[in-house]
Parts: sequence; structure tokens; C-alpha cells
Amino acid sequence: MSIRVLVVDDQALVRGGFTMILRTHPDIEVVAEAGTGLEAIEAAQRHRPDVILMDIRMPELDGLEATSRILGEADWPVRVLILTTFDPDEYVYQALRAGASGFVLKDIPPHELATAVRTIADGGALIAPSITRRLISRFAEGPAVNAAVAERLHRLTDRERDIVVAVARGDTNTEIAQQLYIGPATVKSHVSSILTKLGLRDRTQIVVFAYESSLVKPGTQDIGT
Amino acid sequence: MSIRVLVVDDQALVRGGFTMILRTHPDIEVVAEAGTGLEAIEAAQRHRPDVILMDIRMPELDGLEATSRILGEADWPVRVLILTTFDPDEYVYQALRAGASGFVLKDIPPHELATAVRTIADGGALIAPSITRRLISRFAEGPAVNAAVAERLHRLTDRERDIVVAVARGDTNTEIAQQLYIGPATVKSHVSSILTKLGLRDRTQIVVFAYESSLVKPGTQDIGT
DNA sequence: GCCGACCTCCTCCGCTGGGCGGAGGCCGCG
DNA sequence: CGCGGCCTCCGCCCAGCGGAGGAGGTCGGC
Repeated sequence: MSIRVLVVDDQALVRGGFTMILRTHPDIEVVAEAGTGLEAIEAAQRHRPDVILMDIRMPELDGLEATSRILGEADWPVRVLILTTFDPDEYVYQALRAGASGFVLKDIPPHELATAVRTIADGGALIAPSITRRLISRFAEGPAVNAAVAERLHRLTDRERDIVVAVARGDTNTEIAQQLYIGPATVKSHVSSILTKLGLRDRTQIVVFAYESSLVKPGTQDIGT
Repeated sequence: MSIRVLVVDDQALVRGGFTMILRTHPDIEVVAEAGTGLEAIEAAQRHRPDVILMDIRMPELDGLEATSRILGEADWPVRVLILTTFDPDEYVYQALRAGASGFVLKDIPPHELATAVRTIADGGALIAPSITRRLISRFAEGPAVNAAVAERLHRLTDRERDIVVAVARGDTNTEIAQQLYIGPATVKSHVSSILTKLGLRDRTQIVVFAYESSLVKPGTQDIGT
């Protein structure tokens, strides 16, 4: 089944260009175009596309607002790929916060546009390399992981780190044992050596340590059903 | 011309699986496999692949070190896609700093693996959605608080939230009691009602909940001496 | 005044968790 | 080949945790 795409851009020429490019790929079908944010919302509801190519700068309603509204109301799986001319953007963060799955510049080669659409449709997240680099550097300079904490982290063996991650999910020893296909007694002995190596007292402190050392980060866990 | 791929993983079964998957795509050619970091370096030099699928955890030399050595010495255009089981993102930064073009989890559907390889070969950067989400939540200073989680949070009373914070420091009931100038029995009853209200099982899950709901944020705790 | 929400504290009891002290197997290193 | 590190398990012991089921206190609202 082909990938159904909605192209949104206020400049008809650009819009048409993207559509032309995508039409050369038989697995991609442009089902509609829109020239404003409001039109985009309406077209999305009507055509229920798999992927939306969304410009940011538009009259009436910009791409960011349109994105969050569409994603907020959609009752079908739709993904948004933001296309923008420049990249000097606080826009990036807003766009990703709005729920966009990708963010690429309009100067990408035509064939990569198709690749990008496929990646997004496949459930991937795609960010232009230049932007990715910036995200990474911004992220890296982040709260400078407590060096002393990180140091103690690599005194653990690989297996022990597995256990730490599992403990930091709130699992019991027997649950961890089943997940790792080992006996409960083994889990207990791993936990014990973790506690002594890290100078901790019990498993709740292991959880704290896992988060504080960035071994585990918020936003990755399901807690309580 | 087909995309030439080197598959690196210390588990022969996993390695073979990836190779099998990729072989079903005519535009992708697996030119070699390696089971350790050292083998990977040698195989890369010999076969000069376009893309390297690299596991992190390996004997002899891990995927991160192998990646940076290969990229440091390569005199041809090669890109590295990191494949890992868990996503303890210590690794993410190191990997991206080492020059990897992508970072995905091994649980991606088979067809996405091929898409990922094509994306990387095309010069794109690819990061697993789960990790991208985390990157994003770092910039959106309100770490995309899971609405359902936050909702359950304010079903707690003020005092109960105090207890949650204290539990999330890794303190025992008696320690919490002393800090709050109440009896240990009182702490226990608070903890009990917290558990039932939040649908959790034990205090380690409370710690997880505290971090996931942003009631407690990393970088604010002293852990271990 | 009564009711409900909240905080405080209590007992009894089963279970998990963690310390201690082992043991065997594998593997890499000197 | 022996040594040490790692992973895998075992049994014993008991402190802390958590469930069940209370009780008394204050305070605000109906």
C-alpha cells in the first residue's frame, strides 16, 4: 500500500515542486495540498494522510500550531515532517514539542525527500543532520553528569548494569530473574554486589542512583498501568 | 549500486538474523560480518563498506571504541549505525560523539532495519524514536509530562507528596519519620495509601513514579556518600 | 452539630529483600 | 597451569516493608 501524503506550504510553487518530486515515487501518493494552517487541518481531517509535509512559516495559522492541533485531534496514525527553509530555529524545539516526527531542511536532495517520507511513515524519527548535531551538543552540555557518580557506574560489570536498569524499572527480584532467564538467587547476589560496590543500602537507592547517574532517564518508563 | 553493509555483533545468532533480514532487500548487500570490535576494524579496512551495523556490547573492544577508531582511520565514506538492546543512553552520547550517524534499538521491525540502512547510506541521521523523544523532552523544559501520570499525582494529599519526595531520596520509613517529626507508623500508613492511590506495588515503584512524573528531577540528589 | 477528609498512631503477620558464607563453571591472563 | 574475575546458584537468618484493620485527633463545610 502506498504512503498517503499531505503537502502543506503557502508558496504554490514550492508545494507543487514537492508534489512533483514525490509523484516520481510509485510508493508515495500525494492525496492533497494545503496553503495555510487552517487548510491543512481541514485537509488532514478529510484525507487522513499517513504523513504530512509541513512548512512552518504560513499565513493564518503557522505550521507549529497546525501540527499540534492535528496531532491532538487525530484519531488515526499520522506523522508530521516539518520542512523549513533555514534552520536557525527555536522553531526546532517548538516543532518537536508539538509532536513532529521529523525536521528537515528544504535544500535536501530530491531523492532524500522520498527517503525521509518513507522513514517517517515507517515510524522513524528523522532530524536533519545539522540539526541533530545541534540537538546532541545541546544535550551533551546538559547537566554535566556528576563525574563521581558516573565513575562509580563503570565499576559495575555489564551484567550488573543490566540488573540496575531492571531494578530501576521497579521490578522485583523474581521478575528480573524471569526477564533475564536466570534464577532469583542470582539476581539477589548481583543486587548485593551492586549495593556494596556503589555503597548503597537498598534497591530504592539503586533506583535513585540509576536516575541520578543518567543510566536511566525520565520519559522512558511506564509506571502503574 | 547496492549499499554495502558490514554487520557487527558478538552474538552469532543476532548477527545472522540481521544479515538474513537485509539479504531480502536487493539494494542491500552484506559484505562481511564481525563478532568483536577488533574484527570489525579489520573487516572494515578490508571490505570498505558504506554502512556498518554496530552492536555496542562486545568482547575485546566495544562498539563505541571500534566506531571511533574506524571513523578516525577510514579514508573512504563510511557511516555507522549503532544497534543496541537497551537504551541506557550513557551510550547515546558516547556513540554520537564517536561519530555514529544513527542509534536504533534492536527491537525495530525488520523492514525498518532496511529503511534505516538506506537512510544512513543517504547521508541522513537516524535516532530511535524513544531516544529522540527523550532528546526533545530535554529542550521542552517541561519534560513532556505524561498527562496520565501527572493526573494521578494530584490525587495525593500534600502530606503524601512529602512522603513521595522523601521515599524518592531512598530513605527508609524511620528516616522519613525523623525528618518529618512524625512516628514511623504514620509514615507507613501514608506510604500504604500512596501505593493504593497510585496503583503501585512497593516503594521502588514510588521512586520511579516520582522521577517519571517530574515530582523529582535528576541532578538534585546526593546519592551514596 | 454532624460528617468527611486528613493526619496521626497502633497491632499482627506474611513476604520480600539483603547480609553472610559458601560453591561450581567459564574464560582470559600471566 | 594456576589465578582471578565474572556469572551462575544454594541455604540460613532476620530486619524492614507492606497489607489488613483499626483508633483518636483536628478542621472545614453542609
